[in-house]
Amino acid sequence: MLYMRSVKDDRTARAVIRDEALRLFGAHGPDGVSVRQIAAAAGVSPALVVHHFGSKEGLREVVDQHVLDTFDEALAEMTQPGAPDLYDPAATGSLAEAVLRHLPSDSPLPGYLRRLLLDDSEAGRILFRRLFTVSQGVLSTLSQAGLASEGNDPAVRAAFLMANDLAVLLLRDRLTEVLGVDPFSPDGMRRWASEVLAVYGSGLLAAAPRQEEP
Amino acid sequence: MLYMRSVKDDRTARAVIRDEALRLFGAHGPDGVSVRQIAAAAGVSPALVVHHFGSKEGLREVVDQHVLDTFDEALAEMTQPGAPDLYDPAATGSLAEAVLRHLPSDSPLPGYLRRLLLDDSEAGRILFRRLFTVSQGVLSTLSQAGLASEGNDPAVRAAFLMANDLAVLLLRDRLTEVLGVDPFSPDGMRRWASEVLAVYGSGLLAAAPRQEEP
DNA sequence: ACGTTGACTGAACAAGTGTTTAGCATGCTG
DNA sequence: CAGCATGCTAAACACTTGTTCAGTCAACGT
Repeated sequence: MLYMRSVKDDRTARAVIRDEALRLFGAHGPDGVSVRQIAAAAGVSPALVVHHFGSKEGLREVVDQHVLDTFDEALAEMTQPGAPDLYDPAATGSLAEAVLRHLPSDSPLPGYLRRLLLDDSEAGRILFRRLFTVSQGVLSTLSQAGLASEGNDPAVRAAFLMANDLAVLLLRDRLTEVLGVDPFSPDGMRRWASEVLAVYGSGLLAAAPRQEEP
Repeated sequence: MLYMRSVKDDRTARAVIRDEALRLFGAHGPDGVSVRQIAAAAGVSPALVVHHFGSKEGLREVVDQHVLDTFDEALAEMTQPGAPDLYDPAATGSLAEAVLRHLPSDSPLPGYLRRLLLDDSEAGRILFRRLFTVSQGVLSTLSQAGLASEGNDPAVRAAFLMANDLAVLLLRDRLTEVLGVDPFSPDGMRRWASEVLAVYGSGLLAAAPRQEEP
C-alpha cells in the first residue's frame, strides 16, 4: 500500500502526485485527505508535494485547473465535430451523461466535478457558469429547430434542465441504493433517459406508451 | 464572538451545544468544525461538549437524529391534516419547497439536510429513502386521481421527480448566482415553479402560454 | 448538616496537521 | 573537472485536533 506507482510509469513524479491528489480529493474532499496520504499514494515523500506545488492549497488549485481543462476538452470534442449527440432532442436531458460517456468508467473525474459543483470554490463557479451557458445554448438551438419551447422564462427553464441533469451526478450513490441500479450504468441510463424523455416530451399526464423494442 | 448565548436563554447548555453544532455542521460540515469552535459558539468549555455527548462523533449522531426527528415532524404536519399542499398537482415538483416553507428563512436545517443527502451517512440514507417513499406515494396518488401517469417505470419516474426537486436545494447557491435570484425566495419560487409546472404539464415542446395574472 | 450527584472548567496529552530546513544525490553546463 | 540547478528525502517545527483528568461549584435528598 505504501508505493502505489506501478513499476512502469513514465509520468513525472509531479504528474503522479497531481493524479493521486485528483483521485483522493474527489473521493474524500481536500479536507479529508492529508498531504502525507497523497504522498504515500504517489510513492513520494510529503516534502516533495510541497516542493512541486508550494503548498496543499497550491496543489488544489493546480488540480482544479487540470480538471477544468480536461472537462473543457471533453466538452469541445462533442460540441464541435458534427455534434450528433448534443443537439439531439433525445439527448436533451443527458448533457452530463454525454460528457461522462467520454470517460473510462473508473475515472475519478466525475467525483471531482461533483465536489467542484457542491463546494464553494472559484473553479466550481466557473464550471457551473459554463454548464449553464451550454444549457442555454442547447435550449435555444432546440427552440429554433422547433423541437422545444424556451417557455416564459428561458433562463429558469435552462437552469431547470441543467439542475435536473446534474442531480443524477450529485445523488448517484443514493439513487443507486433506492433503485437497485446505478443510473450511470448502461441499464440505468436507458431506464432513466426513457422516463426523462417521456416527461420532457409530453409531460407527466400523458398515458404511458408501449415499451418500444429497438 | 466568544460568548454567543444571549443573556436570556432558557435552553439547557446541552441543547445550546446541540443547536450550535447543527448550525456549524450544516455550514461547514462536521470535519470543517472543531469541538473548540462549537464550544465557543455555545459559550461553554470544550470539555463540556464531550461531557454531554461522549465524543464529537456522538454529538454528530445526536444532531443527525434531532434533524431527522424535526424533519419527520414537519413532514407529518403537511401530510396529515387535510393535506392541501402535498397532493395538489401544482405542488408536484415542490415537495422540498413545501417542507422548507414550514421553516424560518434563516433556519440551519436546509443546509444540514443538504449535507445529510450528499455525505455518506446512515441518517442520510434513511432520509433519502423516506423522501423516495413519499415521492412514490405522491406519484401513485396523482396517478389514481388521473392527474399524472406513473409511466413505464414508476420507480424511476418517482426518483426523477424527487431528484429534480432536491437539485434546487443542493445547487441553491450556484443557481442564485447564475439566475440572479434565490430559487427559495418568494420571487424565485414563483419563477421556478412556473417553469416546472409548464414542463411537467405538457412537456418541453408545448408553446409558452401567456403569463397568467392572478 | 452532610454526602452525593451532576454540571462545568483549566490544563494537559498524544496524535496528526501543513510546512520548513538541511542535506543528499544526480545530471547538465560552463 | 568544477559548479550549479534539480529532484528528492529525513527530520524537525509549530500548531491544531479530539480527548482525558483532576478538581471546583451549586443543588438536592437524607
